Amino acid sequence: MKKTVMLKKNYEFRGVLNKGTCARGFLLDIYIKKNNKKINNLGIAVSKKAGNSVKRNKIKRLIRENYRLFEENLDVGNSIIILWKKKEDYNNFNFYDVKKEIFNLFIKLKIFL
RNA sequence: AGAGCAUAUCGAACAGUCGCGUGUAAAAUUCGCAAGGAUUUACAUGAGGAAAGUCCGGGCUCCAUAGAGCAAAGAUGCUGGAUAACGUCCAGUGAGGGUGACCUCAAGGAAAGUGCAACAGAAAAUAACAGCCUGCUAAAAGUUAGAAAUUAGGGAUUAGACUUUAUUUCAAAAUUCUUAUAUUCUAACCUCUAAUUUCUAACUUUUAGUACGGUAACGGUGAAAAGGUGAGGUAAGAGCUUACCGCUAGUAUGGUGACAUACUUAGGUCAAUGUAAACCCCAUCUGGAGCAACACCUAAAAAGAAGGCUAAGGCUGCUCGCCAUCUUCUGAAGUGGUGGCUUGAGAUAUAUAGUAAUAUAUAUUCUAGAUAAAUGACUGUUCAAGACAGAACCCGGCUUAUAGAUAUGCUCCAAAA
RNA sequence: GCGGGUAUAAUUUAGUGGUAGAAUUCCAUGCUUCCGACCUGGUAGCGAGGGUUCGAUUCCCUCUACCCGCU
Repeated sequence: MKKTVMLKKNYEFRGVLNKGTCARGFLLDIYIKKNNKKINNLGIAVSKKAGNSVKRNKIKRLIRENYRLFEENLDVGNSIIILWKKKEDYNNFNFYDVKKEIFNLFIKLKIFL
């Protein structure tokens, strides 16, 4: 099992967000663009208005954990960015809500094998 | 039992499965021009009391080695101690608050100087004004006393008048005459009373002026009005005097000291309000920037052009001293890597010294180090049902947020004995 | 992470120890056949909490929100 490679730089994010396709849900937005590698890249962004650093960290961890669970079933060669919507409060949702949301959005984008 | 106060500690726990960062070890594979990195396995380890705010202090790095003097700017401000240092801590003093345990306080100087004090109020400060009092001058009024004059009234005396009045007597009546008394009138003089006027003297009151007169209680406003109360005193007043209280200074005693206590010690010049978190004065202290500092590696982390060289730069001004080439413009990068990075004013325990903060000694121990940034998810059990909240160079504090839990000591109230 | 700054009416902005001013907006009235423009009048405010002071928008402290910079 390979480690997930994260998107880091600003230009990478900009490329995906401008030119990729997107799917929008209640909690999350997911952007996807094809890269010419054999790996999937993941980027997560949570705005500062979602809460303090504890809440933001927890949201990131939830998303990362869910992505990890889905990763083996995904098509290869995409860079994926998951955005947390600003206004949603973390306390109203738990792990399973996020899981459902991500599952639905991935089906929309048709990246399952 | 209830309501509190202070100090200290903890701040979810346990088990299983999957996953993440770092370190060590092992083997290979792989990416990159390179420096270096990535992947897999095993073991170990992995976030707080505030990690937060960035409010102080220090280490560390660079700026010259961080220097000297004056100024400027800034900070602190009861005393003693602790500390590497501090605006922190401990122990005290004083002031204020609380029934109390206890809590709070940027708590030097207003007699070095400047400023400000709205409205109201006479006045917001060397005082003036109104008022009160005194003296003098002028005017007015009143009272008292005296003198004079006038008028009125009463009384006494003297003189005169009445025949026109009345009464009485006589008489038949009338008339006339006479006498007496009283009354009335007039005049003079004396006396008394009252009123008025004038003059003089004294006193009182009022008004005006005046004295650089005395006074600062009264002026009721204001946040604030010049020690307070009683008695005396005075032309009026006032610490003017006195008693008590307060205040200041001195002396003595105690304390390292802030300060406290005592005094049949002195002081009424006890006149000079508040504000210094207004400027300021005094004392003490402070060079600047910050790990995105800075150093190194790689072909590179840039460079190029122009100008100046005893004038410019090095946080501000001046003087000295030191260093070094410096300044300006254009352009590029901001898509590389490693170190700095965790053994430190460390942590725990015990002993000793000290009221304590803390210090010393001994023993044990190594306990995150990331770089888009690691602690999560699921299942089960327990209870108080999980608050505030995430290291980013490191320490000492402060401040702010915080569900609750535990321990120790103490206070108030109630009840019982 | 480190450093710096700002907060005044719905908006833009003066102001300063003595109770806050202007413009635009909004509301009402007038003018007009009606609207607009214009005239007259009015409403609405010192980010929050403490302290100093007789009295803070102003001075001091703490917090909150927002903005800017970093080779």
